[in-house]
Amino acid sequence: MASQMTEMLKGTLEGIVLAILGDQPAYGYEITGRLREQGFADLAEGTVYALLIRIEQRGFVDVEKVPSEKGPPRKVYSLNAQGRTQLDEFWRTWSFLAERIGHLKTAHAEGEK
Amino acid sequence: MASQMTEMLKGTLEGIVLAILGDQPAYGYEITGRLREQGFADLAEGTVYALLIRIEQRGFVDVEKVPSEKGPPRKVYSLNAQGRTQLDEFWRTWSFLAERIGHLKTAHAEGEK
DNA sequence: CCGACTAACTAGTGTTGCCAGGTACCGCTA
DNA sequence: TAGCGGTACCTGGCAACACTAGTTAGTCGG
Repeated sequence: MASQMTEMLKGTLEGIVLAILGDQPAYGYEITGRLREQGFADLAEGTVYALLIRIEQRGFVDVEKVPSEKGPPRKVYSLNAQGRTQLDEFWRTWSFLAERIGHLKTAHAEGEK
Repeated sequence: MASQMTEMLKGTLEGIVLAILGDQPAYGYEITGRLREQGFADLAEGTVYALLIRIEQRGFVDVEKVPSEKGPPRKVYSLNAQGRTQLDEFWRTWSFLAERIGHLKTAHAEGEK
């Protein structure tokens, strides 16, 4: 059974990761772990890696290989100028959608009075 | 170039339509028109019809054919008990996601101070 | 008859997240 | 030294979903 969340993440997950990278650079394994801690428990590891490759190919991030004490070298991603533009666009789209859906929700609440 | 909105609607559009039907019954052409008025200007008509068929097959709505004064008969959809359950589930999932992303946004705003 | 509006439907396409693996590096322990 | 767990990254195939670009059909006015 496909969870609601799976479908809802389509389109938003990219923005979420861009927002994380906008705060500070990070690498894939780290991002997956953080998201899982923050409630996205079922997030598939492969999903994050695929997404990172995608946003790299679109030129939203810069990549640097950094050796790790334990394990293979990390690929640290950092948001560049184009990525920041994309992130702003994400916030605009998200705000619009959230506002629209917010209206529906209050209408829903009104109806329950 | 696929718009951000297109991808973001995946998963949420179903909830939006369920919410509309939760308020009062409606038919496809009407729903498409209303959504377009409310800012989803680029929403494809076919998308709504496909979605309605989907939620009908999943048993979330009841259908009634009602003759129209002008044009072919309308298929009026109304939310049933199972649909209301699904709608509640949507609100839960949405609330969680919106809250999580809200955190990222404030973190973003903090960083801009 | 023809265009415009209403109203519903469909086949094919692209994007996206998930599944279920695999590879590789390191340290610890039996 | 062989195995195991943790770290870290990647891949091929699949399913769901919205969009494209149409088609069909009913009603009305010019």
